[in-house]
Amino acid sequence: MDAERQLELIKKNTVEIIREEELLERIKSKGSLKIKYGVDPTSPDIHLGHSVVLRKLKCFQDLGHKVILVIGDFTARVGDPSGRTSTRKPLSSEEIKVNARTYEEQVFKILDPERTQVVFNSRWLSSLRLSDVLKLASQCTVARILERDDFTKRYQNESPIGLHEFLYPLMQAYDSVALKADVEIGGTDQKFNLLMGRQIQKSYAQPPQVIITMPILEGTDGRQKMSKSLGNYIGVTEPPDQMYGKVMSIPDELIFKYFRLLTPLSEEEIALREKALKEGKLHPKEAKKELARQIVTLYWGKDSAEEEEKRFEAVFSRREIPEELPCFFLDSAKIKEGRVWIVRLLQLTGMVQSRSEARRLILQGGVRWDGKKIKDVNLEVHLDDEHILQVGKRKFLKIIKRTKNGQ
RNA sequence: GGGGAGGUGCCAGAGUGGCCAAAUGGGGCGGGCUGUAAACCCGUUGGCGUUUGCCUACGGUGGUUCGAAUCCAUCCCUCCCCA
Repeated sequence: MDAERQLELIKKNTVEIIREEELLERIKSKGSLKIKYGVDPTSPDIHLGHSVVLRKLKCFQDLGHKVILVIGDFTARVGDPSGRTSTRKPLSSEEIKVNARTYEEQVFKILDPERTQVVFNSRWLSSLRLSDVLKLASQCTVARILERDDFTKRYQNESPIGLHEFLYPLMQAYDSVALKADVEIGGTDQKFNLLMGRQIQKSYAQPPQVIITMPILEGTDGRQKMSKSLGNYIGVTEPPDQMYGKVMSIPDELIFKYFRLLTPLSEEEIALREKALKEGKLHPKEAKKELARQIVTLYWGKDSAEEEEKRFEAVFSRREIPEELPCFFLDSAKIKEGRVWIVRLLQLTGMVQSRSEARRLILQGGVRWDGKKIKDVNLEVHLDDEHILQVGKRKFLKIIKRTKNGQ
């Protein structure tokens, strides 16, 4: 494909490309480029937020370029200070290994393994000597580092900043040097780090990498950046029912951002829906259902997506109890004369953390037994064969009595 | 090296001898409204006990006191200013 057409595809949905003409030039002169993407192995689950960048990488792969996935096993000792309000505690090398492996598995839900090289940055960073580090550190001024408002904020809040945290952007930049990256991609929150890579490559007499920033995806809360630690994420390996349900719970304002960044629909198709919604011809719920279907299809296939849609309609639109439920096998030793105290049952099944919580839930009308709301905290429920325990609107559990032989 | 300010529940932050399981806000959870959306409203948010009860908790340890998150001693940690 010619370079101009490639650029057009690459440019779609990006926030910024620095600099576009350099990218064009390099595609023309080199043909196949090395695209670097760094991940931090601190939280091992890839979610839709990461997928925004990963999908762009896939786009590069489809155009014949090569992706280098840098697992920041060494940089994780510091922890990216981007957006942080406190120093991150370092992970053990065991944890990092496990997380890194999970990453490798999960990214291939999106990326093409044939065109992906996975590297660990400890390979070159761990062997640097202090003199090398000094040389690297001398390429950047304190003023420049302090431009980052996450540092400024922390400083103003009088919260501690470790000196080593200043080195994070430099280490990431050095990765680009070690890999001779042509392009580095990341979220807009990574702009500082990405630019640093450019600058440092120049001081090591390399042609500076082109940097591409992608929009940050808000999580299901609609406010904050999708992240595991905030609990507002949708993981790419989550079961289809969870995935579908979570997509349905995003605020309306995000529907089209999600469509653009997470689905294969073309801009024309998306714009069509957006217009219909504005004119009141398309109900936002319907738009969202299509979105959920598209996303689930991507990770679990069309059949699962359709199945989940039916399930969703039944459970949430018609308030029916779903057909297939997770089961809990209750040991018959825990049952006295075929009865169990409801509070105890909630605790045994792990649906609540404590008995107090179970009591609270019942008093607030959040617990149902076989579809009937429980009002009495002291209730002892009958247990023969199967029953359905429900907490809140979404959590169901099938309770099955198990005899001693485990039947 | 010298001087000063602090460490409170998931987070932010009040409280400075009993009325403190600890104000208030955020977040979480449940309910209502709906489109399982957002916004909004109500409730709830340490554990155990079916009421009034007990246990654990305000950085660690020890002490004063009938009684301490609050006072004293000591240790640990953080921040700021000056050098």
